[in-house]
Amino acid sequence: MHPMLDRQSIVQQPDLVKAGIAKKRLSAPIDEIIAAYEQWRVVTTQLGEMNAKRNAVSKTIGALMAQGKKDEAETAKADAKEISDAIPEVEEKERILDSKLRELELSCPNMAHESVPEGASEEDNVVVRTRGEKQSFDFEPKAHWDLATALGILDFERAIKISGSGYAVYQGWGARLQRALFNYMIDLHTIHGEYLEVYPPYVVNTASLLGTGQLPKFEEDLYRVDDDHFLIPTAEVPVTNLYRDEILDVWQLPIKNAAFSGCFRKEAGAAGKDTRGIQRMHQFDKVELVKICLPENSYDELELLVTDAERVLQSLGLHYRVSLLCGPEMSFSNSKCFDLEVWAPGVGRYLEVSSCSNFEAFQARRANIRFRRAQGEKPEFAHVLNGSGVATPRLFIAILESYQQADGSIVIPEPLRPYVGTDRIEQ
RNA sequence: GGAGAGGUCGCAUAGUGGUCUAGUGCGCCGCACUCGAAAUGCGGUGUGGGGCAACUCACCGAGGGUUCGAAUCCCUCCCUCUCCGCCA
Repeated sequence: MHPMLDRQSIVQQPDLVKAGIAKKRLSAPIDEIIAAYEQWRVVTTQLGEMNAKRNAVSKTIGALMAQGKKDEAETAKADAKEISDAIPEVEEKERILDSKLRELELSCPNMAHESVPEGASEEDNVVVRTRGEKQSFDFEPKAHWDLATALGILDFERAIKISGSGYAVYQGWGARLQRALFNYMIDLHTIHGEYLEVYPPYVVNTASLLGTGQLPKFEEDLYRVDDDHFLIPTAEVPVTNLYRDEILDVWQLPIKNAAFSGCFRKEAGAAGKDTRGIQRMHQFDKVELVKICLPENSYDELELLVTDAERVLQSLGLHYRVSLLCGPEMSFSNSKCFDLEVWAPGVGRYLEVSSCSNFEAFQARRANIRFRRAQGEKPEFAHVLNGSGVATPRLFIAILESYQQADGSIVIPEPLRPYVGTDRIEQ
């Protein structure tokens, strides 16, 4: 396991690190880390010296035995035992300091990049561009829950019966539209784009969740399956962790993966707000894009990632905006993040359908994802990025509400028609 | 789920308590030989930590234990393979 932020940076430029974290209005135990590291270094050096001494004496015992010098061997044994007996105590000290240091480091959020705007709340996010036009209606546009119920394509009541709130049953053309969206998006990214399609497991172990930063801090958001297994909250977890503990060849970079998967989130604390219909679900599906790249390219790759996600919305003729999040709106693990929000005329709001983030080396350190520039060179941590391309329930909402007609039918956007198999969903 | 076999430095293998701080082959890098290449020979070739450095420590699936000393012995767990059972 490696430091989550570079130890050298923390020790040498603690103020810079603190400032980067403070921009997110988060705090980190930087001074404690420095102190713990200092202590740990002393003890680890001491332990190394003791081990060296023991190894040396033990080696002479072997030699003495071979020469038949039994008495001398016995004397040496006594010496060695004395040293060996003293080791566990120091070992224990080292172990405690090491786990303390690791705990402190794991609790440390990533720093915000210098290009991230200062701010306090959502209000301070910067809209970098807006694309497409808000649809104009010569009637009052309905919300998706009304549209979908009337069309019989979503069944909320029976979803509650079989599972509870926060789940939906898609049926008929609704199920088909949803399935069409996955296929459409995956094709867009893999056939027309340069991503490799990946279909990951929905259950991952704790090591994977530590790797991408969901654990140890955010366990309350996750569904636990057993001691060591959780349902994935996003395909980001399994897909990023594909490369955990690997040293990649430089020619493999950038790695670009596109993964369809179900996602499972407890959404603890989010109940009640903006949850009507299928805006916020415990189970939803999305296509996730993950990139592993060279550190010097990661911010260019981030821009491209945003563009790749935007292509979904653009090609479907939807109105959306791209926002650069200010510090406090960013998540624990990322350095810079753009949100894509699609306009939903029925609910009258922009809905977040993608967060495209650069994690720099934060996830790579946790998950130990490295690359080598050339043979014989030291491995370096890669930069890791991800973003949805795009999340379905909200995309589904946007399509229903944007393409609704006065009679309650839904016109399917042109590029989606071959996938859905109709140009209109009606009663 | 049951029985058996096994997890060793990129790959393949050796190693069953003390020249193993892991041998050998292949691969890879360098050098030599060559007009050039092949072949051959010689040398090198893991990761992480501490130290200005020389150097040193840890790591043989993971974690414990026995011992002066563990890849090697013991315990627990994980994983792989073969066979059986079950089953999309």
